[in-house]
Amino acid sequence: MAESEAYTETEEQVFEAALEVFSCKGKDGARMQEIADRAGINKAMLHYYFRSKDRLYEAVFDYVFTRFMLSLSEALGGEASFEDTLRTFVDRYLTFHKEHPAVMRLWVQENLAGAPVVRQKLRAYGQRAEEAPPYIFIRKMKAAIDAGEIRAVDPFQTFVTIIGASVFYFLAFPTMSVLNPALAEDPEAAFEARKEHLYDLLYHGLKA
Amino acid sequence: MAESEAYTETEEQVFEAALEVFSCKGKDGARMQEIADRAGINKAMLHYYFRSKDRLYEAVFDYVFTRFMLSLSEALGGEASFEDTLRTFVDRYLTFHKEHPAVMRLWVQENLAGAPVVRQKLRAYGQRAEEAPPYIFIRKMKAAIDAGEIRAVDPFQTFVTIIGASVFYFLAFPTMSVLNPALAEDPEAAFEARKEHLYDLLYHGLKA
DNA sequence: GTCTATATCTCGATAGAC
DNA sequence: GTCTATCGAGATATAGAC
Repeated sequence: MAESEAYTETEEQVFEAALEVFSCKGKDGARMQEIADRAGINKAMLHYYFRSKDRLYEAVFDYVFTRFMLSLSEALGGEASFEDTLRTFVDRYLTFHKEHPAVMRLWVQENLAGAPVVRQKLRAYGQRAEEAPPYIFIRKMKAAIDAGEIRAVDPFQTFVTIIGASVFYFLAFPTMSVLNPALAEDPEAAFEARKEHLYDLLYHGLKA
Repeated sequence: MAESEAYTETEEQVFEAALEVFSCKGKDGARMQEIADRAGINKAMLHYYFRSKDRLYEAVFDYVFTRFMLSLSEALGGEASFEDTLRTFVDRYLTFHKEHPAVMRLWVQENLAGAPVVRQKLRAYGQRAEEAPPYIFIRKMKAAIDAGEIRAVDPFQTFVTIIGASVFYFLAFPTMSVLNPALAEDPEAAFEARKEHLYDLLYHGLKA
């Protein structure tokens, strides 16, 4: 797994299957049999490749974590004004979760269990922390405050709010679509409305 | 269970124990033995009272759902200006989750599984929906928009944002406290800062 | 109602043939 | 590497004495 950068086709199939099952049912609720079935391989082979459920779970986390961080970094890459940075970030962040809903679910499962794996991975990020997306955002926002572009609002709190208001939309969908059936009737329109709302509220909430 | 409005002392002990275990480990991860131990009763008695794990889970949901709705209703009860309503709501909502962290976790577990129980309960609320907290908030916000007190921002989206930015703070705590160790060093101060930030951002984001 | 002992079953993991 | 068959741990649920 660690030797080559890329994954084999079978590994990818297993990861996608495992991600889906782990993220919906949790580590305890997930069944190795179901993962094997979805990946189209034998249950014994699953153990042959990954030894145990715990190791498979961690391998799935590695598989997901890198892609997620990379996607965030890209969304924060440019040298635009803070207004543009904010719009791009909200757009890209929401879009990522729309396209990869299992990633958010897996992360939530982790946090409900105290996030042992996430905490370990983040700490391992350690030295390169400065390049991690949260710090990039916070640094850019601080600069915008110093430049008088926006009000002096706490950048970390703002980061939490953006991530939270985004993630929550997908997490709460099953509940919210009962309160507001329009969400389920036209998810695409609802998604666009969500993006627009979030940017609008943040823009007016932060502007000087 | 359904006959009398109140619960016996033993039932309450079981519910509190079950809530803690279900909310942390999920329905599948939860162990009847652990719930029994925490409640200080025999495992066989747990089955004697509630027949099965599924029934216990649903009973816990009833136990929590009512209190939560009631607390929200109270937080939205007064006839104050929208500015005051907003401040009170943010304050009370965040405080509720700080004092009852398991409620949020249980609700999150539900949503990861597609929220079958929540959806059923909400639909059962049906006729009385007008009195349900989300609709109260939305109605008050609409009135404030019509009165020119605040900008014309979508009330449902705003509701989702407030709930999301609040719930997420507690949900993401294990992850966020690695990124910002201050959270864990002084949780009380961090909580107050969160409340202040959220109200401030919403106030400026909504004001006319 | 309460407890011990146990039936029954499910699942992770492995042995062993091919 | 791949499969079938199975072991053994541990869980829900219940039977039956008190």
